[in-house]
Order: sequence, then C-alpha cells, then structure tokens
Amino acid sequence: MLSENTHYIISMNEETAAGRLEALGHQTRLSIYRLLVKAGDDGLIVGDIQKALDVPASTLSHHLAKLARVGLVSQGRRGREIYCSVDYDEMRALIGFLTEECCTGVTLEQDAQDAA
Amino acid sequence: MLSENTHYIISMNEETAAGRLEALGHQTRLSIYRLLVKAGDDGLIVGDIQKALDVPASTLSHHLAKLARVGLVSQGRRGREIYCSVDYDEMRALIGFLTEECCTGVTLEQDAQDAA
DNA sequence: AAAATATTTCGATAATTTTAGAAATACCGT
DNA sequence: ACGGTATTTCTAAAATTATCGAAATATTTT
Repeated sequence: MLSENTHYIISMNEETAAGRLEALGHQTRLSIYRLLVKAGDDGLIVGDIQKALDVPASTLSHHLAKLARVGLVSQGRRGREIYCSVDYDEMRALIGFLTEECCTGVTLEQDAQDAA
Repeated sequence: MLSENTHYIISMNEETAAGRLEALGHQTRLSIYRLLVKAGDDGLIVGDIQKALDVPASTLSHHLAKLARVGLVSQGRRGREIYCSVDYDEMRALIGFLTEECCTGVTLEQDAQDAA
C-alpha cells in the first residue's frame, strides 16, 4: 500500500538537468524557490512573493516563468491571483540525477553513516 | 571505525549554492563535470577533456575556471599538464542543501520506499 | 637555450540574460 | 459595463556571459 504523497520516478537527461540547474543558479530565483518550498503544497500567490522578496512585478514574472518553463514550479490561476507551487517530483528527479550521475555512485545515505 | 573515503559534512548557504548551480547549469560545463566524475579520483588533464568534448582550448579553460572558482573542481599541475578532478564533498554539500532546503524535508530514501 | 607541448590570459565581439517601467490582459465586485 | 486589483507582455537598456583566435606563460625535452 502506498502512502499519500506517492510519486513516480521521473527520468532525467543532461539537457533538462542543465536547464533546471541554470534556473536555480540565480540568487533571486533560488530565493523564490525556497520561499515556495517553505510555503508548502498550497504555494503562494505572485503578489505575496513580490512582497516577501521586494522584486518588481515584471522582473518577478520573468523569474517565475523561467522556473515554470523548466518544470520546477507550477502555476495555476484562482480568481485573479496566480498560485505558484513547487513541483517536488521534478526537483527530486534533478537531485536523483546529481546523486547518480555526478556523485560517483556514492550515495548520501552511505555518507551519513560514514559521518556518524 | 570509519571507512576509507570519509568526509566531513560541509555547510552551505544560499549564495554559494546559487553559484554552484549556475556553474553546473550550462550544457558544456555539466558535460565537463560528468566526464570528470566518470574519470574518478585521478581526474583528467585539460587536453583530454578538450579532445573528448571538442571545445576550443580557451573556451574550455574559462569553463574549468568557473567550475574551480565555485569549488566543484580541483586543479593541480603535474609537469606541464594540469589535472582536473571533481571535489565530491563539495558536490555532496550542494546536494545536501537541495535535499534539505529545497525539497520540503522529504528525503530521497523515503521516496525510494514509496515508489517500491 | 631553443624547440615543443600544455594551458592560460588577453582582447574583442557576439549572444544572452537581467532588469524594470509602461501598456496590455484577465478577472472580480459593483 | 465600469473601476479596481493581479499579473503578464511589450519594449528597450544595461549587464553579464560565452566564445575563440592570438599572444603570453609554464614546463619539459633535446
């Protein structure tokens, strides 16, 4: 029996990974992303992100579009507000890629044991 | 008793993480990085990377410099060749940051169980 | 010490990204 | 339908990054 937040393992290629890494590799966008992570499943509306990070609306819109384009963030309208939330499966796919393809096969779990 | 490839847990902040993500968020640099991962601990000399990826020397040099500047790659001269190798601890620190700060506390191990 | 090899730095251009105000679009309440 | 709020798209400028040939630097070999 599967737990409630089940998810499929999403495959990842180098090109997609590079695009996502690039999207996260910008101070403002990484802050946006982390804010959305903290916000949880409900996410945040664009205006709240704007207030929290004090970024001009059009600039913020571009950053959110970039995060959405690479699949890390989902956006959906509710009335006149747009809710943004993190797509965890896609982030996990990216982390999986980094762990498996960029980390010599040594897993984080083994590391944790080593350190203990 | 600790295993041979022991490493300390390296702390990470958002700014450093953004710099590393940006460095990896470029198709050529990600290819370079993965090539170095495959090469293992000995790493590769710049000329071999050049042959493998067919990138002009000066362009490659800039990309390697960027990867080194953010701490993901180490370079050391041996004779007239420069050996480049991946710094796994620093990559693990980055992956740790992504897992803990960008992935809502759900760990990869739990996910693997869910999927099974 | 000159020639050869490996790599970087210089210098200049092209390409892309970032930024943000202003105008446009979308939706709600009246 | 109009006025207000939320967000995006347009447009244009500034800033940064990417690219790569040529010159410079470091090291080995002869």
